[in-house]
Parts: sequence; structure tokens; C-alpha cells
Amino acid sequence: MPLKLYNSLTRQKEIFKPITPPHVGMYVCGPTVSGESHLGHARPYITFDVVVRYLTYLGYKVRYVRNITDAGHFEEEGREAEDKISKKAQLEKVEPMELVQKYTNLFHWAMKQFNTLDPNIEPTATGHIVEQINMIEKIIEAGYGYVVNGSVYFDVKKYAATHNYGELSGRIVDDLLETTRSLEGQDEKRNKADFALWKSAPPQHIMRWKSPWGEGFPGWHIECSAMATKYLGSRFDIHGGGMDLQFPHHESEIAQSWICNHVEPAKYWMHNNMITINGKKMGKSYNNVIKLTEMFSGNHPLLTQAFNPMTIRFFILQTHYRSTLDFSSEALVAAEKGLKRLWEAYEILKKLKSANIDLPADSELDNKINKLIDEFDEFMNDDFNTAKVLANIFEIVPVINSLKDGLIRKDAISSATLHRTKDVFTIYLENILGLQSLSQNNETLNGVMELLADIRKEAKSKRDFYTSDKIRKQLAELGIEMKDEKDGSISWSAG
RNA sequence: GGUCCUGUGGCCGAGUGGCUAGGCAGAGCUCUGCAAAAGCUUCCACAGCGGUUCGAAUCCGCUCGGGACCUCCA
Repeated sequence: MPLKLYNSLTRQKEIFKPITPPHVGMYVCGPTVSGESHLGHARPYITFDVVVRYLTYLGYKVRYVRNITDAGHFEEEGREAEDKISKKAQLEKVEPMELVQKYTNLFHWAMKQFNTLDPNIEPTATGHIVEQINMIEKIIEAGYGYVVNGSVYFDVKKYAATHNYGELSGRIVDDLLETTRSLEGQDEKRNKADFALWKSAPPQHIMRWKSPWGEGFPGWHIECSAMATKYLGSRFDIHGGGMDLQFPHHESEIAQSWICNHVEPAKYWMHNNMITINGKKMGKSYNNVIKLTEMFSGNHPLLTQAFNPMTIRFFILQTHYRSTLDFSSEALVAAEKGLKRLWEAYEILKKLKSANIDLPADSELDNKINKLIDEFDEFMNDDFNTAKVLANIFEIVPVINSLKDGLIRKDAISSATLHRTKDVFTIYLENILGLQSLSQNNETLNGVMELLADIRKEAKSKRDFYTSDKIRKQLAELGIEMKDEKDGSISWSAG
């Protein structure tokens, strides 16, 4: 069964066929680093991280390009339109690149917490001003861009005469042209549907570059077209991003690229859905964002506790990427508990010893496990259905726990099945889903815990429950849970 | 107003027309020095009204509700 993915361009699931196998080029719209990343931002990067991981698992050589938008459409908050403050204030003012650097670093840090793989190329908009200007010049030469007062606009009406503007987002150009909304700067445009390729910089803009049309900054859509073309070519396999970018951002990217490269830029467009909070999209404009740093610290009125980045990753993967995901502290607590149980079972599985038998005593169970595992790939091949993979994994969890506790005989399943389960769990949980333990391993701590477990065991054997309970109780106060296992051993988990 | 998506049990969510995903929470039981964990069992669904069909959560229509985009947005 081949990999199928939902292509926003055709609005259906299609069999994935790379343009030049085994290579796959994928471009994902990265963050605008004018502020701190919030929970909503976590979704696309985790979603497409799994896409990269799965494509790699299938044997493809992926070039993953994810940009950093560090130029153009943002202003420093609260800055006066004019430099009234004396020139000596240079150092007191926030330097634009300082701001951008700060939030880029923070973003990278958060992505590390989520255990996402680094993109192969992470180009910045500011680093590609030349490429963007070149592209705009091409568009002007082709007759699809026009200059007004130092700004350059893309002529959508003209483009739509020969191309399908709206093919990705389902817009009808005539409707766009008749839109009744009146927005700032519309007077410069020939038509309301036109979008900026280059904007002349008003004084309050803290980032500005020289261009053939005067000082300004690039329009929002051109950077992705320019950088995707540069690193992936005129035509590449997958373009990803949030659903909210479908229009106008991605639609406009397509238009720009068509004019410059005369070809449909991406073969497959993938869009992840939004994270909502009380049913509403989490976003700047709704004033309902929870920053990632707040998620990790629990320092937010809507959070009842701090959340481990892995809990968030797991929470996101429990839903299909094209569905909205409604956030609540309660839902995250549930995810945390689920992941904990899942991971403990995985740790147990790794230590399970095979009964060294070829023929399982319980062939029904053996078959069931193999069937559940067979489905992992099927589910992933069906548009990356991580939710169903996790559901199957959870169906195997009780079997693992029962094997450990002797509730299911060791010889119930064959050695081959046990080994396969171990291998596939590692591949899926760690390599594909990119999950990690909620608690970190620490050699010293492990040693100390082993010692404490020994002392507790001794105390128990002497029925010195005062001592044994004291150890367990005081560890609990430190956030470490100690548990007696059925086989007499003692396990523990921090977290 | 236009375009599109969506409505599943206490909560989060998966669902290809027939075989009632899964997680968390609740209840009962087993295990246990106690505790926790674990295991087993169990309760609680498919917004409403019609239609198609032998059969619909799944297809169609209408009604009601929610949301996204059309403006910066992951």
C-alpha cells in the first residue's frame, strides 16, 4: 500500500510520487520571529517533523527547508513614527537584528524541546533580499508587477486572465476583485486583490533595504517563493504550512512562481489545521495565545500545571493533522497520563525476555499483535494518521504489562513476534513519532535510586515498614514515584 | 456578505455504509503489609428532522449550532 496524502491543491488524497526519487524536496513556512512562539506554532512544526521522519523511514532522501521570516512585515511595538529621540539613543533602542535573534533563538530552543529534527536548510528572509529583488524584477519584466510610489504590486487581475488564481484556496477572482472591504494602502493598488511584492518603508519601519524602487522591505509572500526556488528548484514535491496561510500567502506564492518559473511550484500542498481554545483559533488577533515558555512553566491562568514538551507533542499526534485540536488544561493532563503509561510499557517491553519459542501458545493473541503492528504503516500511509497508530499501540500496552506481571504466559507469543514488537515500537515511538521519555535519564540518580530500592527491599523483607514507607513517602515529596512490582522488584519514575 | 470546513459519550479525539477506535475521567473486581501501578469487567455517543438503502455516525436534503479564510496569522 503506497503512501497517500491529502493534496490541498486537488482537494483529495493522492498517491505520493516524488518528482525525482529517491529525493524529496519539502518546503514548510517557518515562523515570523517578531515575537515568542505560542502553542499554535507547535503544531505545523511537529506535524511536518513527523512527515520528514516518515518519508525518511520509507527510504526517501528528504531535503527539508523551513524559513525564518525575520524581515518585512513587522514593527517594533510602541515606537514613534519619527526619530524624535536623539541620535545618541542608538544603543538604547532595540536593534532590529537583536530582536530577531532573540526570538529565533527562543524558537530553536522550543523546537529542541519538542525533539523536532533540524531542517536541512533554514534560510532567512533577510539573507535573501537579493534573490527576492531579482524575482520581483522578473515579475515586473514579465508585465505582472507595477511600481507605485516606491512599492511594487502584483497584478492579480492580469495574472488571472491566463492562470488560475484561486486554484489552491478555492477563491473566485471576480469575488476577490469585488470585495467590499476597504483596507489601508488599497488606493495604490490597481485592484483590491493585488498584493505587495515590495513595500516602500515608512519611517516607523525598523527594517529597510535599498532596492531599485527605493528603500523598503519585501512583501510577505515573495520570500517563500524566492527561497523555495533557490533551494528546491522551480518545481518541488511538498509545500507545507498552516491552513491559515492557504490564502492569500500560498495562493500568491503560486502566482509569483508561475510568472518567474512557468511551472506549478509544488506538486503537493499540505496544510495542518489549527489549535483552538474554547473552540476558537489560538492566534494573536484573538488575544488567546499561550506561549510555549508558559506551557513549559505552567505560568498561565488557563494552565493548572506545567507541561512537558513531550506531552504537547503527544497531544498533537493523538489527533489527525487536518482536524482542529481543542486545547484545554484538562485535555493535556489526560495526554500526559496516557503518554506516561505508554512510555512505561515501552520501557518494560524493551526488557522483556523472549521465551525462545517459535510456536506461540496463544496463536490468536500472537496474530492479533502482528495485525496491529501491520497496520502502523497502513495508517501512516493513509495521510499520516498518527492518531490511529497510537490507538493500536495502546491496544498492545495491556499485553506488555500482562506479560511482565505473568498474567499472560511468556510463551503465549512467539520470539519473533516479541522481537518484532520491540523493533517496531522503537522505530515508531522514537524515530517516526519522535517521542521521548517524560523524565530524563541521569546516571548518578539511577545509582542512588538503585541503592534506595535495595534498602527498601531489605527493610520490607524484615517487615520494617516504617523504613520502607519512609523511603517511598519522602521520595514522593521529591516527585519520584517508587512502586513495588508483582515479581518483587522495585521500580521508580521521576517526573 | 462571499468561499469553505465542522457538530461523536463527562473531557480530548479516530472513524473506510454493516464487525459499536484509542486516551483521560467514573464504577466494580483482582493483585497487595500499605500505597501506587497494573490487569479484568463495566457505564456514558454519534446535533435535530426527513430521505436513499436490506442496513447510516458514515451518503443526500433541510433546520439549528460551532469554526476557518476573505486583514497580520502556524
